[in-house]
Amino acid sequence: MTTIKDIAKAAGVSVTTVSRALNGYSDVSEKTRKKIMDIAKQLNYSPNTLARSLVMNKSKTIGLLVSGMTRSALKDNFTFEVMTGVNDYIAKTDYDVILFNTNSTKQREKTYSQLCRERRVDGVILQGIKTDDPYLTEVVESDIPCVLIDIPIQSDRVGYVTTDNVYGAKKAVQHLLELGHRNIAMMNGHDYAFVSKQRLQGFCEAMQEANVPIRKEWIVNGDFSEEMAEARAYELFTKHENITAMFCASDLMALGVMKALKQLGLRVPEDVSVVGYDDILLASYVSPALTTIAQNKFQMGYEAASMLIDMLEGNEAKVVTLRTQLVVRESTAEVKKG
Amino acid sequence: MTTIKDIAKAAGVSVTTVSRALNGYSDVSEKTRKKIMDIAKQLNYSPNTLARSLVMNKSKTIGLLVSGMTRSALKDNFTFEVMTGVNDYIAKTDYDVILFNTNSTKQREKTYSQLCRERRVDGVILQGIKTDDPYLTEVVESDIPCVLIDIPIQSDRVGYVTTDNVYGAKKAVQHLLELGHRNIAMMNGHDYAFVSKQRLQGFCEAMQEANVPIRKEWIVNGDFSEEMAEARAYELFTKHENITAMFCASDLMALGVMKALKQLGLRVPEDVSVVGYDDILLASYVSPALTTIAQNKFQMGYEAASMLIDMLEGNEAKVVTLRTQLVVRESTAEVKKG
DNA sequence: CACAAAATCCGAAACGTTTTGGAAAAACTA
DNA sequence: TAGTTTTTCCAAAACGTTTCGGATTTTGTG
Repeated sequence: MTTIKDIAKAAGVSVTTVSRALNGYSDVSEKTRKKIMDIAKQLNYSPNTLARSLVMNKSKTIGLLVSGMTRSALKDNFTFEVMTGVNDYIAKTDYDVILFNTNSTKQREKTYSQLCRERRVDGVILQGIKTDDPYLTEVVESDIPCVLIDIPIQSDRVGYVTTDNVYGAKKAVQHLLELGHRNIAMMNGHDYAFVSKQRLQGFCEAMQEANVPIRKEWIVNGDFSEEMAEARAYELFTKHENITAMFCASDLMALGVMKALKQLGLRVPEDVSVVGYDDILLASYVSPALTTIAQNKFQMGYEAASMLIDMLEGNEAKVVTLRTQLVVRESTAEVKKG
Repeated sequence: MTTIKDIAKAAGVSVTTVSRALNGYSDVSEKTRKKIMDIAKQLNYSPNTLARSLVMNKSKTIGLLVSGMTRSALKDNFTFEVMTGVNDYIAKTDYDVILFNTNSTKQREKTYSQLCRERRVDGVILQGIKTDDPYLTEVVESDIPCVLIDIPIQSDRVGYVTTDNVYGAKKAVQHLLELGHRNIAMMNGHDYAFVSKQRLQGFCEAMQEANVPIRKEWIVNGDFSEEMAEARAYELFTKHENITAMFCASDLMALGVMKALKQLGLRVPEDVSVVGYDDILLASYVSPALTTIAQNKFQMGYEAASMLIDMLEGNEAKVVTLRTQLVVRESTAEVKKG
């Protein structure tokens, strides 16, 4: 593999000059620059980023730490869409992305900062980790720039991008209220997700503003899992037959809920209205198509990458909150007069 | 950031000894090893892989070069599933994955070997590139270990993993033949994909063995795109009303075909049977659910990673061919007697 | 022409590791 | 005890860059 030394020798100059010529410094004459460039091309030279990173003390890589790259998470391509957004932005820079996986026990032996420092990543994007994850405390303590997705923690070194979860949930519930529903249940995620808290808050606000009492026993956790949501919904709807609508904190759980309803012989939307959250690909393909709150996952990744690169260039950590959108499809309808 | 030197100073030994202690060499006494370990932990030391890679001339990273990380490719999560498989295997090793993106014009200025050599990746996994991609010729010429997905090129440094495309397609067509279909069309991908050639071959073999004539004008290319397939199918079915079944080289195209049929007032499967290929997530959710040839994309990635790591450890490049499976759902039925 | 200023170049140190080839110390052996 | 082996340690070179400080050459000025 040809190095800068080889070029220097071939061109009859010092390595310093080669380096400065290749990097476009002004203190090398056009004549020698051209000569060096030509030789570099001819020798098929490509710089060793490892060596460069070592001396410059920056690696031009960002770490992508996601937890959703598991076989079971394939159904909602949330993770992938975010990754695609990240990738899309990064592709336009001179950074590269290195994939950290947190799902394996092997990796888990290392702490967050070990992970980052070993590879000397310049910054990190974190997605899909729970609020009780030990990594999270490390993130704030660490001095490495970081942007979180859907986790509202901020410092001068860490920013985040999220969506207007409270308002999004509110819109979903208001939609149900406008359809005349009063007996509205909620399938939430779990206690270790900020979005769960926020979506619950949106739910409550909408209900309170409409003067509809909130029934605590109608709010259950489905752990963001289709199966779990199905089981919980089955229990709930057998116990409380008067529920006419359910707001779910994720589309995947909404699918589970619809399965449960089908098993119970309840029709969607005639007997029960269901609204989801996320607008995953499946939402528009299932039957009945799912009314949901759409969030632009691609853009979340894109914005996250953009913010991180900004931060690496000396700008401050920010907070980006993206808008959501109510997408009305077939799974919601006016409440039956009874 | 604490280095090996800091430890050496603190422990009163040389950097050599620290290095050898930390790496488990036998020529350091247990007493000093323990002392060094303790100090390392206390100083919160983590090794600089950049420096290590530089001197060892191996980076313990593999490059993942995919073309499917685009906004438009989100629908079939083929790419993501493969990536998940790769990630899953790599997580068990001490390698890390670095993401190369080929979709941006910026990156495209660099050649394949430039991309690889700059980051000094030890090996590469390539997925989703076309057969006329200039990268492909570089792959074989380059001396860097590589495993291809769905591209049957082999040398001592490059292996590949694929599925039994010929047999898979054959099974699909045989399924249609068994249902009594004789007027079978095919929606193929494009000429720059090996799988297209192979699936066409499987189509032809099945037809010939059943003594059913192949109508060349009934074989069209949908470019693996839903929209394109829809357009092509619309043309085809308006022109040739006697077609009773279509084999599609991808599920996504099958969806497009079904859309076209719907527009034409043709029912699936009553009027036309459709069988896809891939078994993407959507296949089981659309209505009617898609009969298709399932391939285990996760495992493809897993096997690819496994093979690559094997190669990096000195083993030979291999060829892995995974089995496919016919999944009969609702989009195929017996041909109408007429 | 002599001098100053600008342009062009270079040597050497540094980044944080690993590894080679011994040296010093400790432990055996006869 | 003297010699031999084993154990434990280390100095220095190497990996391929960048950069600091200065040296040399060219150009400009009066």
